[in-house]
Amino acid sequence: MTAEAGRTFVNEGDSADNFFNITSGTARLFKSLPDGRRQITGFAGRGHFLGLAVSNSYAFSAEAIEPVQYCRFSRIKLRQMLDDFPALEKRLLEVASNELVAAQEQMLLLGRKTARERVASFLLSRKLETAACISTTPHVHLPMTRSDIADYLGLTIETVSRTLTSLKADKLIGIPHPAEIVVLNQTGLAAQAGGYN
Amino acid sequence: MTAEAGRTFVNEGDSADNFFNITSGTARLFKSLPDGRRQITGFAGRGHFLGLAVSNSYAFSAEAIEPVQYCRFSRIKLRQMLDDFPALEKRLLEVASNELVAAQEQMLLLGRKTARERVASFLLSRKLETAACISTTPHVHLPMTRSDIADYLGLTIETVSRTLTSLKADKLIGIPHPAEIVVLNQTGLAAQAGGYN
DNA sequence: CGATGAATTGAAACTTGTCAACGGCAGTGG
DNA sequence: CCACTGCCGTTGACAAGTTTCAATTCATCG
Repeated sequence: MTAEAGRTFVNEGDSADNFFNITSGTARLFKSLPDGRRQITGFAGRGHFLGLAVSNSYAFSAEAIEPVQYCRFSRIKLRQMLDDFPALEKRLLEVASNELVAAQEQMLLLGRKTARERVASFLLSRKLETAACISTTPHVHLPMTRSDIADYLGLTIETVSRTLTSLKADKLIGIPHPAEIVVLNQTGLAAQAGGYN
Repeated sequence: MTAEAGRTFVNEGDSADNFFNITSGTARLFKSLPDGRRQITGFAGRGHFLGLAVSNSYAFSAEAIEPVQYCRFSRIKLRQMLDDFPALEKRLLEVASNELVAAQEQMLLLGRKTARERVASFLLSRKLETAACISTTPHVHLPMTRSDIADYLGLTIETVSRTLTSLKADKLIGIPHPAEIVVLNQTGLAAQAGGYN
């Protein structure tokens, strides 16, 4: 199946009938408050599983940033597969554990890091992810908008923009294009990120 | 096994050799930054599983707030048990999924809610947890200090204290004792919590 | 080339944090 | 039995980081 950019294919609160596996593209996962405030809990790329929710309804929404291709299984089908292939269950547990660790790291970021530390941490984690595909490029590609970054880091667009500008002024990064960041000084950037990453 | 109050029985970064199941008491789970800033990612009570980390080292620390009793299994023993009882794997996946949903809710709180909304949300979720034991009491017991609450909500002790005082002034809660809160107006409190909870 | 939405930049306002003082309660020891 | 001590929680005044509001610039695309 495929979802064009901007398309919401999982809706917070809807009956959790399906289970997804993203095969290409990027999606934002988020929760919303009644007044429209939004918290992006993560970005899901190639290989990401969605819909682990145990309860009857999804706890988050998912929206394509870039065109997303995915496989969709009904919950019933998933149960069948779990019974047929016990290894899958092990794999899912592993995936869930990894996400839990990532979520805890993000809680630390949201609860205790400054704006500068958040943005630096974000760039570094993105760089790691990019490096997994292309070996060691200093380039980081940001498929999401500033608004997405802000909602992921618990900041406003303006603060994200100002912070990037400031990091650029300090020669830690370059910004050839809003969606393209170059890490000029990885060590220096890491020093601004607060933690060890 | 047992851990007296204040005892750290899981240390962030240590080799993740063991797996825990808490049988009584309450522990705080947290991550720290090099300069001492701390984010409590959750409070673990009776029945809680600890140590799901897939990597070789714990991603968080755990410290007893009240005296804690727990069962401890080596990772090897856990693997054995998982092989012998496939149902356990299903259960763990369920547990991990639940924690993931809770973590996402907490990210929303940390990234997008105001201090007042955070404290109100915290009291309500605590009340739910208390209600699970004792039926419908308006009383909420807080075994943790203000410092713990602050580090859980991404605030300072002072802000937590002020906010509680303010909620009391608005007749939404009563504070007979620092560790004992009475919810006087649940609906009103929920309205201050931002979300649906 | 003009239009539209995204990103940047500036100034002012506000929420929360910081620093400091005070009060209360518990445990200790004279 | 009562001062003493230390920790925890509360309160106040002020500072600071981030948000809000507004204007401008920049990219993309028909």
